[in-house]
Amino acid sequence: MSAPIGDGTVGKALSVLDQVAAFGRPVRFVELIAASPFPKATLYRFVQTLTNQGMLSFDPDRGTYAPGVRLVRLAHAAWAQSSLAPVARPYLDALSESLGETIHLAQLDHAQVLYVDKRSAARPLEMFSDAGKIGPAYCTGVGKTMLAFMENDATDDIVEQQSFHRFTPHTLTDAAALRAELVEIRENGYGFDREEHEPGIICIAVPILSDSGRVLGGLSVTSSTDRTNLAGLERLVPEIQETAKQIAREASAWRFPDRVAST
Amino acid sequence: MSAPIGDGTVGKALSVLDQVAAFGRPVRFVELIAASPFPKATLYRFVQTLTNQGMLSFDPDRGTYAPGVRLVRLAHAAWAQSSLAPVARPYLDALSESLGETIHLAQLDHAQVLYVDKRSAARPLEMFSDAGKIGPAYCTGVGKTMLAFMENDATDDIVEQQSFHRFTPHTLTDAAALRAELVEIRENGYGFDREEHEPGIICIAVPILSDSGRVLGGLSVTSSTDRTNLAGLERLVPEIQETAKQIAREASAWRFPDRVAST
DNA sequence: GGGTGAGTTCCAAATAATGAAACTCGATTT
DNA sequence: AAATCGAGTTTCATTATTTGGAACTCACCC
Repeated sequence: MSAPIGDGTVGKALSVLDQVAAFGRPVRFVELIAASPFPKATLYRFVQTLTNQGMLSFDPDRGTYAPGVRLVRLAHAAWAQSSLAPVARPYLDALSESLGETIHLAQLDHAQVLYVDKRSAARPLEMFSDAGKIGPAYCTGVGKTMLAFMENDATDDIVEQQSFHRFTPHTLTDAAALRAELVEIRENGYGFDREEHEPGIICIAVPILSDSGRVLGGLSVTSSTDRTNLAGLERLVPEIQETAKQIAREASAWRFPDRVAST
Repeated sequence: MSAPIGDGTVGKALSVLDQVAAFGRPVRFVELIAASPFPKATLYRFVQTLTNQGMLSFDPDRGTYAPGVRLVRLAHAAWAQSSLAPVARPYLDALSESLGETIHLAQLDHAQVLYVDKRSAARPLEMFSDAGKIGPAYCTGVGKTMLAFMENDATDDIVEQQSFHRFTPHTLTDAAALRAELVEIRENGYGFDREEHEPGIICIAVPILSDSGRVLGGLSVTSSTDRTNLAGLERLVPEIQETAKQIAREASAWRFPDRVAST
């Protein structure tokens, strides 16, 4: 009921794709085999297949594999259709303008937080180098807030998959502490990151919920202890929640012209 | 030797992923089945598997599928590692600054041109909405130029896959015309788009080649007939070629710290 | 309340995946 | 120059997975 790889041949092949992506650099076949549960011939065939398919790219000069450009094309479609980013863009711009702080738009990918868009106070955003980044769910504002508003079964699944690595003295390091905080977040309607991931960095996050109450994503405003404190961030809640509501409303309308305006 | 789907179960599953992406909007199961070579039960299982894997996302409110957010995460890795974009960024910035024209950085994905980065004279670039876009190979400057510098076998394969749809009166509409132009481009070292894709839009493109002569990508400068002409673009060739060389050199060095600076 | 069609499950037959072992080939070592 | 080594590649009998026609569920409409 929670197979680590599973889903037959396709799932196995995709796990190889993840493995290559996780290396963060072009990787040789030997390096993959060393960290792979698959026997040599099997892994070899997976890698061949994925390369044929353009999901991996092979550098013949070096004999290395890296995630392939076909993924970029597919991600373009994913980003445009499945993420909140295109719909949320104008609202993020407005919120960023108004607050002058860094804001993140995130969604859940498995048990991890995936950032799909960002507005940085300082520099303009950097394409794929920002979107597509992942973070832990248990020690980020958006992560905890999205978890808090999911169905209990789904939450439990994800909570169990967290690593609870201690990043700072404030990191929550066990499931019980996390669960307790999730209850609190659900009651308040918003969650904090109290320097749990990085010292000096605090954030406040609200969920983006569909009409039916499903978690579509999360929206957060990040700042530092130099510049403000939790109470200061809390004062921004109404404005952030309003933005989240607008995004949710737009997303419901936009995702489906249902009947395209006619007849 | 050029299986349209092939590669066993994994290839079939990925073709379904492409199909969903191609719709450009969330899609119902019935719509997929209507355009699918697979029988209902088979397609159903593929879609289930891909959804489990996060490669597709299912909207339970609407009963629709769309490309999933896992792709965004994978694409982040692909873009960072496999594309020229991160390496090329500063050079594109400089070239854009110097020329004040729109420039594109592209690579080949199957038989199509995939844009991995862009600098627009006018507005700042828009994340995934620019990167990840695709275009036809036979009627764009970068497309033809990349083709011209590939190995003959590979070129032939790709030429055969072109649709040769006529976009403008200047579009090359058959393989023979394209092949003739490829020869010319290879001799000159650069290629034009002579309003072949869009009326009034012209461009000049150079290849980005590895030490061993492999085509890594293409770099183009686009303008309009209002502002300049082919001869005007041609005058930019030295500067563009210099940028392409710098990107190639950097890519060779960067892709592999070979032995990481130590020992 | 019967009909329709989207979505889902079943299961025997057909097919594809598996992986130990053997092989190739270039680069070291003896 | 021969032997060794190790990365990468292929083989093939065995095994497990995929396949898809058909039957089923369920909600909705007439």
